[in-house]
Amino acid sequence: MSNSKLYKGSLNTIILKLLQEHQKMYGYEITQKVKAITNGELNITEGALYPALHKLEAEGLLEVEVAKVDNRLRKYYKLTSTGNQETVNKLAELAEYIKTMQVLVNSKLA
Amino acid sequence: MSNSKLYKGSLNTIILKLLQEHQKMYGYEITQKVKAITNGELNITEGALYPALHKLEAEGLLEVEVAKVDNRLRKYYKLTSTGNQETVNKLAELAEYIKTMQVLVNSKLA
DNA sequence: ATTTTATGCATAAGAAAATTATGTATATTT
DNA sequence: AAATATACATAATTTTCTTATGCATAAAAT
Repeated sequence: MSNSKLYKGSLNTIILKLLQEHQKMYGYEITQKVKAITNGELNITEGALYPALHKLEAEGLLEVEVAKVDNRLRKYYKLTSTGNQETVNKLAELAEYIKTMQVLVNSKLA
Repeated sequence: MSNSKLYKGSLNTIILKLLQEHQKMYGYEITQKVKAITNGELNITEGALYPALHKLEAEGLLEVEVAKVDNRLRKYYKLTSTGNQETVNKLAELAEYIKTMQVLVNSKLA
């Protein structure tokens, strides 16, 4: 059950970044990809993921395309052009936040 | 009003780390210290800070000592031994989380 | 001299963003 | 036949903030 808690606010950035690299992905695929990349350390729960995807879509950052594979439903999401721009912003924000936290947490200068 | 939003979950770690380095601090001092270290980028709001301090105290991670300076109240907080251990844990967690996020966000390996 | 800003605490209401717990359905593996 | 994996979804709850107040004293500014 090694699930290092998600710092609230970072999920959207994760989703956007993955879509930036993979063009289109569906929800379940995102959970599996995150698990794989982080060696099982980070597990995106469905209760967090699906509402987040719906919200990003409602905001116009993602667009959806439904497909049926093996008689099962899949909803592929991809970035809109607005979503692409917002991804750049979010990544910059995260990078800055990480830098800030590292200063706070590493320095004896504090 | 340049307050890059706090990623939820990181405030406790910030508090604990500052107390690890300064032995004892009072609330207002913490807000000023964070502002100074981050060049004004991160502003801890009182509505977040005071409840967080109270909770950490209730959990036994901090202990409080009241003082009166210039006729004004100050509540100095310091780490308990439990709090000291928890600080180590929280810092390790944060470092790990930052590493994970960097992998997710930087890599083309994804 | 009075108003504003800084210092110092606190709490309540509301919002955001998770977790946890369900629910449905099909496909594959044991 | 039962359990696990795939694939979606939502509701209830919890955590953790922001925003808005409130009180009080000291220092600085108009």
